[in-house]
Amino acid sequence: MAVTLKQVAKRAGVSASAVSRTFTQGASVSEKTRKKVESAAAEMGYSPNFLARSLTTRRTKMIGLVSNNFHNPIFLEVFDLFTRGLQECDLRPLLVNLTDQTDPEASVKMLRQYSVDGVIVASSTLPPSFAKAFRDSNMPVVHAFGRRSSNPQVHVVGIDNVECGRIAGRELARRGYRRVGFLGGPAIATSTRDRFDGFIEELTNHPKIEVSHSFATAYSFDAGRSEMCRLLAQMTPCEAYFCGDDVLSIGAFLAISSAGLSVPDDIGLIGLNDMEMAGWENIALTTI
Amino acid sequence: MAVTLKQVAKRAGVSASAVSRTFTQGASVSEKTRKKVESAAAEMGYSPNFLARSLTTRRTKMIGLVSNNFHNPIFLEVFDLFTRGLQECDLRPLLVNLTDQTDPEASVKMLRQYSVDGVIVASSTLPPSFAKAFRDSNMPVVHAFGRRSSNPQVHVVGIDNVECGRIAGRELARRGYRRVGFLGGPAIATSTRDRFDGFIEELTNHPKIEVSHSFATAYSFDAGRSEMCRLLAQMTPCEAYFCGDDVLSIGAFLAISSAGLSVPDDIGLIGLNDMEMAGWENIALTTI
DNA sequence: AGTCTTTTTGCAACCGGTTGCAAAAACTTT
DNA sequence: AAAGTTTTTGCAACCGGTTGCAAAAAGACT
Repeated sequence: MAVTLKQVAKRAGVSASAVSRTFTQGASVSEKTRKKVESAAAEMGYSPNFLARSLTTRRTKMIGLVSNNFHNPIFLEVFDLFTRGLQECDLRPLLVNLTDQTDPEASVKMLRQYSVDGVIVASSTLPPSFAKAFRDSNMPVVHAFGRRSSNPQVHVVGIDNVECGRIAGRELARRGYRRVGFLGGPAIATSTRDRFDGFIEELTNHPKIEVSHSFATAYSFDAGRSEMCRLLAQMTPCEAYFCGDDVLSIGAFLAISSAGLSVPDDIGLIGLNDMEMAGWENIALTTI
Repeated sequence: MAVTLKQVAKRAGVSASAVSRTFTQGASVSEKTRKKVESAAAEMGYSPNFLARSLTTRRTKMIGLVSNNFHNPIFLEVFDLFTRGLQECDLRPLLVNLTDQTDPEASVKMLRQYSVDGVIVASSTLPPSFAKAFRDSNMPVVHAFGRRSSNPQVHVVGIDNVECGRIAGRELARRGYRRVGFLGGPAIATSTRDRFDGFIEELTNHPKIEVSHSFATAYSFDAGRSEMCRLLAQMTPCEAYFCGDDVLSIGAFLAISSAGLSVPDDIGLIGLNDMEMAGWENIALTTI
């Protein structure tokens, strides 16, 4: 159906190699034949088939983008940024939606069958072993939002969650709160654990401050909202909370304001991620 | 690097065709050789290369998923649903982020080069001609959230925007509002136009009702919020608004409540899309 | 004009599979 | 056991490109 290299070659009166070469960076073609080929190609609307090409070059320019975070709105920003970044490098994201399928095996196999050049695992709730499975199958991997692990083979990019916890702890202490809480994401997520650890670590320097903690069931507005509702219904809610991320903190914010209380006058909140929404004037959360 | 069909063939002591056939649905292979091949393949960890296969079968099982809506949170739900739906059909989404690049040409070319089996254009702000460009290049296309057009070649799936507008108009009239407004998305978006048209059409049946309209700059929380702020600052805000979609209505909701007013006591709001967030108890918007 | 370099070109093999076709093997019949 | 049928098999060509290599063409230098 589509125009092939051979047809162009015939039309331009040159060999197939000549056509191939005009479409390959830095190949040796004279100006004269290049012109011939280019005009023939233009007339016929030819452009090389990437998949056929990939067979010999062993580069597909496709990157597997694997994620299980299709309910955390921050990830729309993440997908936007990632896909744009990839496109700028002339790479194409092949999206894989994990949907609570925690076994990497199927995804690994599939992405191998499509010969992707690399994989981005974008998730803070998957263990390092998940990303490692791709590496074990010889694909370059970046684990975005993952935890730095002892395994040197997987690149991890993300924030220093432990340090974030420390910063939050320090800031709440500085502002003079005496009873603070950690409102984390799912307790299994490495990001939650690390932020929690940093938070606790910092606050041991301030023995007078009373610290409690609880975990939301997911990183989502609604989980943050309902967890905060639960906390507010308790006898002694804290004076301020460090929320595991901005989505939770916005959920918590809504819970607090619809309980007739004010942030930050009645209850302090500190979020994390600096998502777009946190910056709006009528929310204006403190965020890291 | 990866194991190839030939290596498996040699190991199993059969021809390449035999191996190929055991991995092709409904091909003729005896039980005996199938077993031999399967065990050899398992030992070597072989699985067929989809791209090489696609060269002859002319099916890549990849679907271009093209969108420019990376700021409207409803689209995270959309991406979730779409990718899952595709995966259930054993198809892979190749994601294309348009980023205010309104010319289809580059995307068409790129997706042709990757030989996708089809394209989904997921956007209500792109014109029918955009989707048509793919069709003109011989790819099956579905335009999700697009406007039904006279062009029969492009499948359009989505809601009946005009009817939505009518419903909203009817409902506001039924509730007895006398001054109502349309708070739409970007004025160029077909979805906005259609909803607006339906809304106006319905309200001409109620000549006593005063109707005004304005458009937000985008389908986003913030656009809804700031547009509503602007409206509230005017001398005579309406008694109720039909918002172009839930994202706008939630933005508007925030603007109204942080102005110290209440929904629906002071100002009525009606949204559209039934997004997850609209259902939370402390928002509880009326939505279509 | 003749020799030596450098550049451009086409041939042919290959990337990893699929598939039409005819021969081989396995069953059925008589 | 021979003949007829059906199933299974391997050969070889092909999908749409790339690339090493040696030959051809072009340019540089005496």
